Amino acid sequence: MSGYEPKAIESKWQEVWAAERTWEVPNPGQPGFDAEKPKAYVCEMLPYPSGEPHVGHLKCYAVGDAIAHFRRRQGFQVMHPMGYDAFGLPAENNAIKTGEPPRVATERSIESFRRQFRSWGVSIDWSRELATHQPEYYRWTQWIFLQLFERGLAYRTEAPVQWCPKDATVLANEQVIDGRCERCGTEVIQKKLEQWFFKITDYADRLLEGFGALESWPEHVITMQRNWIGRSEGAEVVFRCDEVDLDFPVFTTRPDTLFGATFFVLAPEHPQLEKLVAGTPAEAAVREYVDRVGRESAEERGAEDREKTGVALGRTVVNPVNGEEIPMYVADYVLMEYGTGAIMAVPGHDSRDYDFAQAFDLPVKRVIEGTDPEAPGDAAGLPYTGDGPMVNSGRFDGQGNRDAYDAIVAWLAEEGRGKTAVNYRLRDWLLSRQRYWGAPIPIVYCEECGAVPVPEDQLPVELPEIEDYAPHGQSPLAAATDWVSTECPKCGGAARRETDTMDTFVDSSWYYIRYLDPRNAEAAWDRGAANHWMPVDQYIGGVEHAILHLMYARFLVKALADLGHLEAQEPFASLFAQGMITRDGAKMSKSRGNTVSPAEYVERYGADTARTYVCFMGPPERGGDWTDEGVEGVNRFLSRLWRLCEEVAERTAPGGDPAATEGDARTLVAKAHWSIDKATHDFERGFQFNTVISAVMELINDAYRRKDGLYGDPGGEAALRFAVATAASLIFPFAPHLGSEVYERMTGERVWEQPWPTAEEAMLVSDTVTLVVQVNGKLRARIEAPADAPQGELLAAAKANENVAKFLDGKQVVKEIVVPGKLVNLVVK
RNA sequence: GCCCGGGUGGCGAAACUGGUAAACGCGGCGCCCUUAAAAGGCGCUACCGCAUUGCGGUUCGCGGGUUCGAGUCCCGCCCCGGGCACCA
Repeated sequence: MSGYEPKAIESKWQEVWAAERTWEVPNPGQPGFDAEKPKAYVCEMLPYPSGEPHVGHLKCYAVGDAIAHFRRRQGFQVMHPMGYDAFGLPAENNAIKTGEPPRVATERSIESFRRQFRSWGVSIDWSRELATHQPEYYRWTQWIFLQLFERGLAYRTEAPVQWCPKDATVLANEQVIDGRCERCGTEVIQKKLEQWFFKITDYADRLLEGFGALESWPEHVITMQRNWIGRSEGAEVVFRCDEVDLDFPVFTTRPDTLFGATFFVLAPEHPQLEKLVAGTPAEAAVREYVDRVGRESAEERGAEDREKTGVALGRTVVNPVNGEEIPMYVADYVLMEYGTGAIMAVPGHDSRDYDFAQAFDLPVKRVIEGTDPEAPGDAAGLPYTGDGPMVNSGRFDGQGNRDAYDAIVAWLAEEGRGKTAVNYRLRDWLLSRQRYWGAPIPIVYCEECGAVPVPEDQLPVELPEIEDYAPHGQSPLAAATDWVSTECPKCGGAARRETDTMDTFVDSSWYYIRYLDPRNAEAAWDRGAANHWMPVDQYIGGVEHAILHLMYARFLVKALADLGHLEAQEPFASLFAQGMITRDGAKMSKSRGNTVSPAEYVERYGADTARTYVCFMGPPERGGDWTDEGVEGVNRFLSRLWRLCEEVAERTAPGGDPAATEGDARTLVAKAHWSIDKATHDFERGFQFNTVISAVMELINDAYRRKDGLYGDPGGEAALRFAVATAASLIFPFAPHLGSEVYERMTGERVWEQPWPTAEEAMLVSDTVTLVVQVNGKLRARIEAPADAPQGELLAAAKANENVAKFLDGKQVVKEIVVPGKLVNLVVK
């Protein structure tokens, strides 16, 4: 008998799958397509190829592949492709440092990823492999851009943007974390630049409504997106400044507090500020304040517990509800990006306005009765943010503030001084990057015609080869002068190309559609293929993409559906967010030196061990700490399965009937059915892989304990073969190579061609059950009883138990509870 | 501050709709195999007490409640992780 040698087994089966193209799946209309089978599209978030795959990739694909295998054997036609998110900053920064073209480094990484993924035995349809940096791919990224451009969903405008001085590029709002660049951690500064945007804000409500159509997304991911979109309902109310003849609309969620407005604040970036103070005594102070704020970073400005600062403008506006003139201020606690960049300040019922009023000695007026004992307030209990009856509010006095809310908005609307309004925190998606390694934006600038889209038949606009990748405040592409100068597609005159490239999130927002028709040179995808396979039934990836990637993809699918290119309204019906694997309790990083190289473990223990381990370490949606002892434990289990297989293959003959067994053999067969039942349930109940695997471990343990008594008996041997084959069948989604090998040895069949096993109901019930006997809820004894014994009999048996009797002695039984098959509880006094 | 997760042995964890807390794995201890070691096989392993098998007590972050019975349901708190945050 030889030991478990994963290398030999794994390469054997990988060769079979490659030679037979086992995991390839045809599109509707292609040969081999089975219209009878339901489809299941299983997709992992495509990896960014940098260096080598890390454990996060291993876990993602171990989980995804288990699901793919499970669905296949449940009778689905499974689409399971993969590709590479190949554009992006790391390769470009490497190019700046070493001079090596990003394409070269990227393709080297892709090669390494491909090799390792193959060595993991993941059941990928490799015929559909793609990489986003290939012109055949980004041609269609550009096409999508043009589609959006034509419908006004892509536009260019000058806007204050977040600029990372180190990477010398703008960042999307979503890429700024705590005022710092998500990528390199440098403090972000504000700049005003002409930039390209996608109008994702047009889809804010659709993105919120779409949650209802999703099948299974983690609640917290939906919440994160909902918060990010940040929809709030309220009213727009116009405050007028007669002195300069200007209207100042504000957005408020509390129109019921309008009577309490005692001052008015503009953001430092407000466009009318100049007009308000030009030539007034306040001009110098205001200008100085605005300059100072402008020099501060987003982080400084947003700091917690920041003192309220501002400057009076020496102007007033009229409160439309009561005609009061209230003073105007400029202050940095008002943000230009949200609402209208101006607010009515109600210090009595808003803590920020209250702080400002305290700092500037402004009046605080109560308009709603009530106190909030929880909240810190002054002697009068202000600021108060709760509900209550209205006071000091003219004809609304006495009404509940919630009722007054609607009445005030209706009244203002009649007067033409306000209306209901909705505001979003979500900003449009800034997609241009002043970088080289991305898909060029297919636009040409002509003196005569302005921004002209590159005609479809001239796509792709290919990236030129350049020498210097370093950014100099503009895209490195600007230096490729031959490439930049072109002719206008409209008038034929001299024109220059857009030198910005697209955010790589654009590339990764639609790849899962391209997988469905990856070699199509005529279109981004075939409608029939897309409509058949979309949406992705199960998407798998890390939570770190909960907002950015997942929201962009949702937006793009909705936009493409509106443009008539897709039927699907959502890209991902179900989402599985895997937890992060740590080492020594800390996030893995090269600088910390605690990284785990999957290749090393695959080399030492085999892919089956590595894959099974990441699925066994805990519930996959939670994180877990990687330990070598844990890996060895799983390897020990797989070896045990292997050795048992060897022994059973040698000592038993195939062909017995496991159903016709009795005694110990039958107990083992029953255990196998129990494992099938447990594994299937836990698989379906949110992919509880750790307990699926533990069920197989229990089966193997049971087989080991019984095997020596079963050899030599035909029923016993049939039971052993059945148990080992069942274990192989159930472990196959996690350890596909060993599962295939063991299953073949036991049955002569290929496990992936077999349907997922089903447990026989009859084998799940036993004739006798262990009954728990409690006295006053405390466990006093366990008794064996026939499963079908009547309640009276169970009670009698319970009372007859010696230990139970001890606790009943001298007491009176006041209540008897019998849960058949479970317990007896006797309540005594 | 607001919104999500989560707190169970020495460790990772398990416990279906309230019904034997700790399955499975790691680690530890013991035994078998072996000249020996490794590998492997078999057992024990929540804590405390008395003790001979055994028996009793305590235990799911803390404090209350509902119930014959609560890790599970309800109320109030504490701690850890994540997201958002001067968003009007």
